[in-house]
Amino acid sequence: MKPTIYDIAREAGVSIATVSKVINNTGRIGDKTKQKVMKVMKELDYQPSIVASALTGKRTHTIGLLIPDIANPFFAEIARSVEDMGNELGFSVMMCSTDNNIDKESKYISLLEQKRVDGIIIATGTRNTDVLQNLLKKKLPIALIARDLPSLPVDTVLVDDYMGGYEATSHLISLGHQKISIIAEDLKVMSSKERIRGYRQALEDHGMEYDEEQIHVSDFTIEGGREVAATILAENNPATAIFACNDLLAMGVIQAAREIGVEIPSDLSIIGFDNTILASLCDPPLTTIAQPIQDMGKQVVELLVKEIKQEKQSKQRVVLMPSLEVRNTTSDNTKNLV
Amino acid sequence: MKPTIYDIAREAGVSIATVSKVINNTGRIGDKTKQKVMKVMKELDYQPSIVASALTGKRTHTIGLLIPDIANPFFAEIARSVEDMGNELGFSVMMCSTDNNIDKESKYISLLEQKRVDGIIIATGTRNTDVLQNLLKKKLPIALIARDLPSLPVDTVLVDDYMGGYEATSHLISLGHQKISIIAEDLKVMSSKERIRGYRQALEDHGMEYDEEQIHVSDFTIEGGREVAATILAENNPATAIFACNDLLAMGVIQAAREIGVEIPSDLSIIGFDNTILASLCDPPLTTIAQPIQDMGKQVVELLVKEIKQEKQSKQRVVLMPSLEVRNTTSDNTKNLV
DNA sequence: CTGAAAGCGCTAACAA
DNA sequence: TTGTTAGCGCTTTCAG
Repeated sequence: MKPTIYDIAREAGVSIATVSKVINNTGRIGDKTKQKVMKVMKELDYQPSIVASALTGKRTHTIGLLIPDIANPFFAEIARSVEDMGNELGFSVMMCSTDNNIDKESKYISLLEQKRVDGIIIATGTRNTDVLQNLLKKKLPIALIARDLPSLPVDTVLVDDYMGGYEATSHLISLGHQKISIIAEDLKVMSSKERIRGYRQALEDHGMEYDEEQIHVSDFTIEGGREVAATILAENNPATAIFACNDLLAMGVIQAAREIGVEIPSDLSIIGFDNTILASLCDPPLTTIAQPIQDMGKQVVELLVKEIKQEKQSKQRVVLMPSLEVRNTTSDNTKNLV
Repeated sequence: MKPTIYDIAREAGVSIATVSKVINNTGRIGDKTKQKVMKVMKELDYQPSIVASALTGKRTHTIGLLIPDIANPFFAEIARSVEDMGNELGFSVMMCSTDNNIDKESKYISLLEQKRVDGIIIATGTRNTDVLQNLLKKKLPIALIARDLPSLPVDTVLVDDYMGGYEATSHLISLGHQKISIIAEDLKVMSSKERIRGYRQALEDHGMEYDEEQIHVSDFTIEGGREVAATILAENNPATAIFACNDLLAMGVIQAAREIGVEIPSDLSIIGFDNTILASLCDPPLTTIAQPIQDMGKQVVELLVKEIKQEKQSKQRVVLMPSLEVRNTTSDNTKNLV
């Protein structure tokens, strides 16, 4: 079996308390004893059990990461940055793909609690405030990323979605588009609302009319974007530009356009949101609103860990700025250049 | 604080042994007591500590997943299927991106051991046999996915890389290509060797000459593919087709070609490997060799869990068949149609 | 500077 | 059917 602290103590001729002290570098131990203990630990290839130490009240050094889908490039990239920063600060991360399904979400959370994770980072977009409220009551440290719940006192890191929506729309307007559709992810979700609000504001700031009809709802899949785009393009006097609220949706829009022979960007301009790796690789390369994913991941972990270590007293909200990344899916609306 | 088994016992007026029994559904307990205990558990929102139970010798119900990079779509897709199957069988998964770095790899493994995970799934491609050998000695269940180490007695799930290399090359040959370059990931790695072997065999089976010069080595990044492709295309009499050993490399090849104005597929045919989401989205859509990722993930987890539950006596190797997915980066080598 | 001993929350004989 | 008790491996007073 795996050697325990007792094995080390015996071999080194000391007590387990002493071994524990050298492991954790606590208390004061003579240099010789210390050396000896360390030597024995090497020899026996001793690995202290984190589960045992967690039982005594110490941390598990594990955090949970709740995301809709790790296979979605946006979240995979977030996961990577979370993992890196977590690792740097001494925390492992458990991945939980919820598909934005409320049941999966609560099951995963419950599981994470049973495993006594030190904290949870949440990026799923369900409107399931209760579960979170509950977590908060239990004092389980949580932090939100790329998701906003203004009603809750939680550490949050996100991009200014309003700004992003505004920029995306302004870009399209500056290109001469008069009829701009938007495909949102979920009207209930804050980030969606904000992007739409930005869209609307941009329209109004340019003296254009905001038309509810142009607001379409889908999800966060390529297929979803394809379907909605198909109906948009099938309209009588279709929009000349579409603002897809995430890159995956935009991919779907591109596909839909291609299927019915609509040229991009000459017949239709498309702008996405996120700037995942897909945006630079797709055909044609997608103009999109970039989120500083690396930075976001880094910052949530820092916030969460401070919370875990109780080095903070107040919750925090950090809002990062998105930026327009122009590629080849947007261009002048030549149709109107009579 | 969180309620413990003692709190439940007290509230329900029974012993902790009884509570433990109802939790685990073991032994025989009266229906009334059972109901009462369950009721109290609900009321106090009791969540048994998996860490405490793990300490008594039970499993942690957690497995580690070692991959090069979760942000790489191929591995993200693998991770998703592993997570799903794991979840189904009652295991959480801890993600570990190693960047194929030997140090990170051993650090992560050591960490996983300290956290007492029940098993580890390995998809990283380092030639670090020692660490694995060590794991094996310690009887820690491990399983390999998309990676082959024929010298070790380990459960393994992979695609027939030889076959894949053969098919990719045959496809190119059937299109009339006479000079086909191959960009491999790492000559030391088994899967790379096999793909090259398949490439060579296809060449020879069609009476073509195998030329060492056409073997190029890179890594698993777009940038890597771009660089190597650039040098290939800069040659005097460059290849008319490139077999990139993974989709990311292929993306790089596409970029390199575009940069110097080489048309795809008319001037240059490209075939990838993996069939990640990128292949269908890139420009132009990539012809590639598809790996049955879902199935692979599902099967490794099943193997690993059987190993963990000690329901197997012998190690197993399951080899799945890859399949050619023709898209738009390959076409007749018109140059030779004098 | 070092060790004895009391837990941490739960499981698993073994009794009753 | 239910309860007593001895651990699991480690941390942490508190003595020595």
